Amino acid sequence: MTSQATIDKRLTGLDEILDKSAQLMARLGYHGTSMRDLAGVTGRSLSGLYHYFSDKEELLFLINQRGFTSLLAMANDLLGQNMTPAARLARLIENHVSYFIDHLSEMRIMTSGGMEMNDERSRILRELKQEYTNLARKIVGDYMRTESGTDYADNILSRKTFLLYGMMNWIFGWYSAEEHGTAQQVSEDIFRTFTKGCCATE
Amino acid sequence: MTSQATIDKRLTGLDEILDKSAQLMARLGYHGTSMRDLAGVTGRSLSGLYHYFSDKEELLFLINQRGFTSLLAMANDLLGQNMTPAARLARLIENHVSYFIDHLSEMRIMTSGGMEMNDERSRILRELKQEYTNLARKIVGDYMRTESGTDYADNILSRKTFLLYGMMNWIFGWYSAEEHGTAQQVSEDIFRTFTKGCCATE
DNA sequence: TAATTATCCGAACGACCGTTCGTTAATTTA
DNA sequence: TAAATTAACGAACGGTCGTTCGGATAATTA
Repeated sequence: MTSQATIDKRLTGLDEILDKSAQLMARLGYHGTSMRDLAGVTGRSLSGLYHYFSDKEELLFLINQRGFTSLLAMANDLLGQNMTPAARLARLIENHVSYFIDHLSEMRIMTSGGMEMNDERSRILRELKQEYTNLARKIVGDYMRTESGTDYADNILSRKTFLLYGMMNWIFGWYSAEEHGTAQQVSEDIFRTFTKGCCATE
Repeated sequence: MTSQATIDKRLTGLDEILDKSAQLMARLGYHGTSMRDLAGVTGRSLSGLYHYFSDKEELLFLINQRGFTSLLAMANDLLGQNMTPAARLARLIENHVSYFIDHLSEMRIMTSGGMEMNDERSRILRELKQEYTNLARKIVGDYMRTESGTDYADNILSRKTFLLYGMMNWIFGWYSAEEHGTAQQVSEDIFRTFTKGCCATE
């Protein structure tokens, strides 16, 4: 059972369009990709695309919404399961990295962020990102409290969580499967580095 | 004595143009920023801009070249100085983070990468980045060998270096001075996290 | 089968794009 | 001061942009 609900039921060819559009936009950038380019890669006519979204900006919004909703659902599942804080952190990293590597193009768009949008759309995305960030900070905080026996200030936890996300989100700039291993190997390396430092061999 | 030489001597109003252009491009993206926008923020006429560069793409190139040349010069200085591997790593991080925070807009453009360019231009940038990456991997490698007494494979060192750069380069997404402290504080946090793990209190 | 709805299209719209041109001030050089 | 170079400009260019419109076809429903 996946999320299945974006905002309404139009999903026939939308997913295919979002995938192919994300691939092109990840290379050329949002403004660098024209509606005519998108018509080309999706095998549709220029005007035909407007059946699936009302304007180009909504396409960008939908790509972001779909991705963050998936990430959020995975993180939420994690909080419901019974496991140690360390195991939960490891799983958070593994989920994020695996999703990242499986959806490099979308993630590149999602992490490029800062694109201006319709107020309503950017509000929705901001809330999704905020919620995901809050869950992550909670998981990181639980781990650090358990591990060290002390409480950390909010801004410290916030900074640490950003450092972790930096390691994970920078993947799009360098990752290649044959050179850097599987998602599992990368995830383990990030977990080990974040929790024990770069020289830890476990 | 800084670098001072980019590729030739035209520097009169160029630096000002590069600064202001980078600020706008960091918000709107390269393709999202028009030459007319740039004429506006630089207080010049549209056609007058072409006195400083031959086309829009060269502007992007110059912003990148200037930034990477500065970063590279700092890293090169570091290798010439006599210090422990740990201290050198700490200084590499401090230099990078300080430069990042002082030039958030340029760094945002530089790290957004992947923009297609003229072959010659992209070759020059690729080599600059490569050289900087090599220096960083060397510094990280020296630290890890000294600290652990063992040698690490190249792909391991490469991955670790990318994780470090992830922590540093993700700054543009979250950093605010009043909430996350000075460049020094952020640098120390990154150094400590990378070398000892997130719970290290020094 | 008839009516309705979803899907798709070619052609065109005005706006904006990066770039070029011819020219003129301002500054530097001889 | 005269000549030469640098810095700046308005106007216009062909082209591409996102979007719209009226109509066609395919799929679903009654």
